[in-house]
Amino acid sequence: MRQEAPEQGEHERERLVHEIQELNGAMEEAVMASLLQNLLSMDLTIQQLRVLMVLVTTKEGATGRGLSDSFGVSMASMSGVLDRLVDHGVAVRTPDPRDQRVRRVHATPLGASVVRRLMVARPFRGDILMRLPLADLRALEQGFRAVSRQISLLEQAGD
Amino acid sequence: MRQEAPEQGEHERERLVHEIQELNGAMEEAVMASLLQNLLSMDLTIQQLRVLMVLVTTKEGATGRGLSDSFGVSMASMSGVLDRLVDHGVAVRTPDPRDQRVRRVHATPLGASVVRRLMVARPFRGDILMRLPLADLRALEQGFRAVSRQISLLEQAGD
DNA sequence: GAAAAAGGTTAGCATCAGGCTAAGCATTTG
DNA sequence: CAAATGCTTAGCCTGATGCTAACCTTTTTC
Repeated sequence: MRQEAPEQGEHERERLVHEIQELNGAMEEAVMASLLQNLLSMDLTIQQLRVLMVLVTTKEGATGRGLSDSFGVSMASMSGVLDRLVDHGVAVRTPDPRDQRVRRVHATPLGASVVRRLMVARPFRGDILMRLPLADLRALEQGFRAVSRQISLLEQAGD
Repeated sequence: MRQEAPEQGEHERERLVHEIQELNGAMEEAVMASLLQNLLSMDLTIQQLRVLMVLVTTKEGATGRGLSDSFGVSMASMSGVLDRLVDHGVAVRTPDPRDQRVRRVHATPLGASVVRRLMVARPFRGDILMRLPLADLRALEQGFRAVSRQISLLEQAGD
């Protein structure tokens, strides 16, 4: 596995990608169980979850207008959905200082944690990582850095 | 936790775990966008999705009785949910050869892919991996193997 | 072999989420 | 000041889910 012709390298690349995805797939069952668990304990509808996800990622606070536009529903409908999110304690409405007609909608800490839990269905949890041999941790870090770097490259190129 | 000799190693371990989780977290935005996208295009209710996930993970085919028990609803209600899943083309009912009262319910390939897409909201996609330098791929593989190994160890111990 | 139990579906009913339009109230904008 | 904008409420409809009761078919039990 040292010095090899470029074709050789391509071969190894494909093999490695394949194996990484195999491993990733093998972890899926655990991931799925976790996701199911989270869905089971979550008392939100799909629509509420969608809106909540937008709230979580909108730092400045979303507006009813913006939400109803981006979901393609009337403001009246969105108002109802937001009512229910607020009732559930996962969102709050606050006044907009610059335009008093507008009410900014934010996810509460509870709302953020609900959404986060859905994605923490991944196996790279601290308790697992802490048990790994140092060498493996270093390797994992290198791999993550590379993936992360590649993603930002793609995003810059893509948009 | 803090000891003299291994302290150096423990320090690096904590730093590495921290950084890996930072990287993992930094990927979250992309992951979230993908998950939202999948939720948007998915035409299932939460309940249907929950049941479908169980179907996907139940290789031998689930029974109406079993499902209604584990979800805590009446068989009549579960029957309706299954009707809708079948209508959506994500599940099928087949006869049980050993007990003709029973109808085994399976996820269709479409159903399996719907569920899988929800979890493929992870950044380790082939197209991204294929762009990585070989050295990083090797490192990633080593890290994945280690995590995978650790998970099965924990599972054995846990059960 | 007949009675009881079990798996499943259907019918009928209730509730709730979410969609709409219309109307109404503030607040900006023109 | 009039028009436009943001939002909520009221009234209405549909679809998903939940229930019980009734019924059919197949196993089990006695």
